[in-house]
Amino acid sequence: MMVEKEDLGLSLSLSFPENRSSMQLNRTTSLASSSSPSAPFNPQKISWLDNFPSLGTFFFLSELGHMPRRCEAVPEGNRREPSGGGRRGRCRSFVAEQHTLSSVSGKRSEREATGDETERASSHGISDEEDADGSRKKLRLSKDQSAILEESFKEHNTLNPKQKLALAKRLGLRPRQVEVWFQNRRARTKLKQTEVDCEFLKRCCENLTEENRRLQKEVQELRALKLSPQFYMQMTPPTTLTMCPSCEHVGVPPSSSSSAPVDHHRPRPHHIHPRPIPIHPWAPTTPVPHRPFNALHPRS
DNA sequence: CGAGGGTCGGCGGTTACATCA
DNA sequence: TATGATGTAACCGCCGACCCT
Repeated sequence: MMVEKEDLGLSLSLSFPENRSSMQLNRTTSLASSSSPSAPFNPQKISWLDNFPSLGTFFFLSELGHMPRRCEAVPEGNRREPSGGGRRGRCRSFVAEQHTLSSVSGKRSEREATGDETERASSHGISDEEDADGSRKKLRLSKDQSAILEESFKEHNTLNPKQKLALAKRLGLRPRQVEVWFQNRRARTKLKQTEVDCEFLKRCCENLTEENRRLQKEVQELRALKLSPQFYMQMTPPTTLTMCPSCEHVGVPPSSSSSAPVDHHRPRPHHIHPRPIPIHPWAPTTPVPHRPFNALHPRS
């Protein structure tokens, strides 16, 4: 009686185009809109994290000196005891009693006032399933109920009180049940997205590692060639580099056959390139200052 | 106008139960 | 039939936003 994952809209796809600038994750829902209003994540601040909302939250919190709650260090004195779970609303544990009596929120008052008495009989004959000892059978939503909830979730992954009441009435559920279902559904979506993000970053890391390995090998080969003058004096350089005579910017032309100068100063039209100076990277007379690999690629 | 308290909704984390292999 | 794995309904505690006094 369980709804298929595809029906739940949890089938997040992951694609890895060669062109990284176009990498996009096909997200079922916009997590940015579902994130807590208390998390002031500014997507423009870390633009490349647009594709990773969950990671973006992580990095943003880290940047602010906050850690996500998952990583939060809880002081020993404040650490929550492993308390009883699902039925605590009905059989409150000692710890819950200790910590919640001082602040009876509206949420809790709603649960206690309407959750047990007035709403109990409204759906699926829950009261009929009460055991003699007070424990309650767990409700499983019907296929139709799940489908309607899914449809509603696709439209908006949060509900205002009016929508919640209407949906609960339509489904024959308690408003609290609809609210819980949406909370759990958002959590599932976020978890799924986090898994996708992690998988994506893992593959990115693998690709970069492979590329780094390839480049290191290329550097070794080039250095070996440089140590063999009988070779490089006869060889044509694979690429013709050009250097701007005024700023000494070195660039690679769009295509090796094109003789057009590299226009790396396009934003500054006043800058004139009278004549590009070709640079033969292996020519011994060209005084190319040696720079370590890390200096050329500071991020590697 | 700012401080303090109450309410509300969302989230992270957890538990318990139903279902399946 | 027993059992471990998995999915999920339901819960608690916390936090930030909002409102009122």
